[in-house]
Amino acid sequence: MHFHTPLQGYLRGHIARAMEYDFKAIEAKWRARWTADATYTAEERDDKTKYYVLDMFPYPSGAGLHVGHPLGYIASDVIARYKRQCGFNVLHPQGYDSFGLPAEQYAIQTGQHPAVTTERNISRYRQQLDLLGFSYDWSREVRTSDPEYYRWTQWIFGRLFEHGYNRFSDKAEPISALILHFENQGNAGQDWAVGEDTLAEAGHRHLGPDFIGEFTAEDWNGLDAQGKSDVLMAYRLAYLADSEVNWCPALGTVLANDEVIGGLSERGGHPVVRKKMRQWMMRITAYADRLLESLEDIDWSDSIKEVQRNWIGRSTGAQLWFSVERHEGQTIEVFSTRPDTLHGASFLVLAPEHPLVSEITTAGQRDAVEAYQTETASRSERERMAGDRGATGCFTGAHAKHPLSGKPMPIWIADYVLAGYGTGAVMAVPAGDQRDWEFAKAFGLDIPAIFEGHNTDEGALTDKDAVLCNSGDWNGMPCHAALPLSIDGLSKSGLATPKVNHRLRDAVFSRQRYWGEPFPICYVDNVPQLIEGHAILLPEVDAYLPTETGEPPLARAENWNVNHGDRMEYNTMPGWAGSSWYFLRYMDPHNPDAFCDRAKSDHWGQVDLYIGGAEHGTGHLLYSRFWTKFLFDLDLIGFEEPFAKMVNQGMILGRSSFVYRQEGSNTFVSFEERKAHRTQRLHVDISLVKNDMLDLDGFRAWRPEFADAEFILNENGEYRCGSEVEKMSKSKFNVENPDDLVERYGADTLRCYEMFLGPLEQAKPWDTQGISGVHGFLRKLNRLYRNADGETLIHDGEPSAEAERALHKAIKKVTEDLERLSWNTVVSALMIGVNELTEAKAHERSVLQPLAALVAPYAPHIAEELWEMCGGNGSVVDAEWPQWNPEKLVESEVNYPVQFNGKVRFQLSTPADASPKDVEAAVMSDDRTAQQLQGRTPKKVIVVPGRIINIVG
RNA sequence: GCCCGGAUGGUGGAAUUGGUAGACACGACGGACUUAAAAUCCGUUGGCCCGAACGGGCCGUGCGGGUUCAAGUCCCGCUCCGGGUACCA
Repeated sequence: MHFHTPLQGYLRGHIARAMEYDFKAIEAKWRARWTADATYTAEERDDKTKYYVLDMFPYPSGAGLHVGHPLGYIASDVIARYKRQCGFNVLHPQGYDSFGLPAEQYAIQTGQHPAVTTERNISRYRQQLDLLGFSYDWSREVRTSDPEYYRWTQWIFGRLFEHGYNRFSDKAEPISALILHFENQGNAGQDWAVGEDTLAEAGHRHLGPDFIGEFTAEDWNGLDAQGKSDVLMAYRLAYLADSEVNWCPALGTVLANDEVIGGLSERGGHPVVRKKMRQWMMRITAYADRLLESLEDIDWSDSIKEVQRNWIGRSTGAQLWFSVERHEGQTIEVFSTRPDTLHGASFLVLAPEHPLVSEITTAGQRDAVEAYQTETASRSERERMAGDRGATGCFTGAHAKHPLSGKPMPIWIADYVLAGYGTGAVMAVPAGDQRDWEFAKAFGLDIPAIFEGHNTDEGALTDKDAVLCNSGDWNGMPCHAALPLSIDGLSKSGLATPKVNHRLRDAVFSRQRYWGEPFPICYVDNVPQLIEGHAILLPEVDAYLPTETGEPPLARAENWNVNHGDRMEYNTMPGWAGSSWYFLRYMDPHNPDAFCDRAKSDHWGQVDLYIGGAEHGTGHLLYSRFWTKFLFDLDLIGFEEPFAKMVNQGMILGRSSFVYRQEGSNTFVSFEERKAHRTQRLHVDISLVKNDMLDLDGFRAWRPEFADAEFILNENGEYRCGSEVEKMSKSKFNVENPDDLVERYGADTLRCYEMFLGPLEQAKPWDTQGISGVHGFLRKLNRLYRNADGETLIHDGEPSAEAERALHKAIKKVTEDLERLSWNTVVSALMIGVNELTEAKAHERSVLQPLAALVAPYAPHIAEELWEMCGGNGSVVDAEWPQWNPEKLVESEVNYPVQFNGKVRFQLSTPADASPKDVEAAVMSDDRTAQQLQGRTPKKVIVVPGRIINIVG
């Protein structure tokens, strides 16, 4: 074929390029083949070691995927493919966390059933995911909103409802065992995790006002169904309790703390009040210590482990009692991590909500106290925390007696003491605690000195090496030594008891929403009954809003009373219910008889590698650990940590572009000229900008208000935009969508490029400028196998030593880097390999066939094509991972950099087999050494074999 | 405030156990091809200095010290940036 005209020349270039690396045809071909052959179906098998790689499953939002989403998926897919080629039996599933708020809000606005929009979003996600060539076994897909899935979420809830936590055996046990115990001995002689408040309330209601936490077998047997149910709620792992929530009457729902801003709802700006509501709760606190301890056994990042440790917030210390003067028998219970500083305690501070406050407040202080309480109640917990931190508080007029000195201690209330932590009361030691010190200063309270050499006017001393004084028996001791003695001594004299406290609180498990799992609960005579044996399907409702009377949306359902009790539970479960166990369902996704067959979970075991964002540190990752431990306790699975190793990918940031509008005009100034004018910076859609230069016509067409825009251009006659790296977001017009890039460069290029951007864990800017380099690499790879006309170059000759060395060097580097999960450096190792092989004109099958296997995890489509061209057996997906041969790597000479006093002066080439002695002799006899030394005698000659020579002196 | 990260060319980043800092890319600049442009290919590209050139020198991994034959890497003291987060008793 001959081309003569310019147009024909252009066409020739175009066609040649298309033939050269026709990624569209290649990718379409292999996508179809993989689907037809069910290439990625995983089965249990005993001849191979299993490897379970998992992504955090996505919530299918209406916006579709942007380039940030696939980052983690590509990384896990690379490992899944690598492990498969290494001979592992890989489980690599994907699914959807498909219950959630956005679909519900959309439903409220449009009336469309959330199931419909969810289904639509899922198919969009699936389309986008399929384009990227992931090796997911889609036959195992799970969706949390599928009744076949959520019936097992409901079933696990049922098990949590039916179990409590026995501290003697340190595991969950059936509540029926506890009932048996109650029938025989009441609640004495057992140590099950208990909600003290819930128990006290139930006791007072059913056993009389004198109830102090203990009941006999007789008491128990005398209780009616309601009474028994109420008492058991204090022990169940899933239980009903009154808990304080942010309630928004206008929206008819509970809001999370971060949905409340300044006492108003984030959406709509309606007033929010703090209100006690009956809610389903999860007794995760029973597992606090186990959740803390087994962090040691898992390979997660230090930062995320630290987040979990802080969240659990274990602190050890003692519980102390202070008797209240003029209130016979009334004591205030206090938790302190520093009972060694007891001698320095000069006043008590209670949370404003502390139940004793109204009782002990004196008549003279009552008005002031109540005013302070009202003020506190009107502020959300978040505001209390975010306040200006100036000390506020109010004296109750009452005094407590110091347990050692007997001195009176004024009792104050202040909002820096939280009702929900510890006992809601603290003993203030102003000399040893900065907040107490500030409080004492602000209100002129006593600051007893208890540390040697401490000036109490300058602030608190929190150093544990400080030496105590004015502290009786502990005088002269450093605090760290006095602390255990104080706990021991105070306990022996009955003034205190050792105590471990956790910051972790039980989790609220109810939502007043529609699009979530219904509870398998109905009420009979107000007693909750578990419904077993089948799914409780989400009923149809006429609107996705609360009822007129403020009941959750499910109360609108007609004829839904499937169990013929008085009524169903109208709350639904929170988003984290389904995501707490989904990794188990993948192992046995279609089982109609169990959440997951024990043999299957034994076979696949823990997730070996879990990849996802770090933003779930205290939510999903804590709850799924909790549920896994619970299921382990019930012997339903054989491991108690779900995710053996986890990597958290960093956020991908967008590169935004800006135009500069002259104030009050429709004239836009190029970046270089912007300072000469008064300008306003505006985001401009990045699709209108190429290499920072604005497409002027495109800009005018972008929005009507810019149709008659004028431009002040730079000296090249172009309009240069400004840029900034920030979070990827629709409103910043900097969203990059993977579909466009797949269209332009192909999935293999996108996969390689996302990995090439930098270390996976790191937040990094998305900048497509570099993508052409990666695309060029794949073209170059392709050119090793065939010429510009698409004809094969592969032959069966003997490869040169350089070619073999390049190949084996690449195999070694790629293998080692994949083993240490260094995804980005693998790409550059492959580039180097391809560059060197191109240089060496290597077209031998014995080089190119392993090369195809080597690139397959990153660029599976082109790898399949090239593997096929080489005549490889079957799919490259199962191509054995190439091994490097150290002999092929050996160079005949070693080049030593020669340093003089640490500065490199020249290179010395020596035979590879030279001993350090030979090398030293060679370097010392070198002319250049003599020249550097200028007659001096070196003090020392250091030869690091294979690395470097340093001559000192 | 506390906790966890991080800081390396114009840019993204590499340097795995202390052993040639800047791999691999992008961008930029110069050149080839082309009527031209695009594409492609080749070359240069941390800064400063000496030299006509071959070549050579000095400085350089946020800042200030230190350890070492040798420090981006280890130690001490800071600065700045990112993320998380508790008035947690």
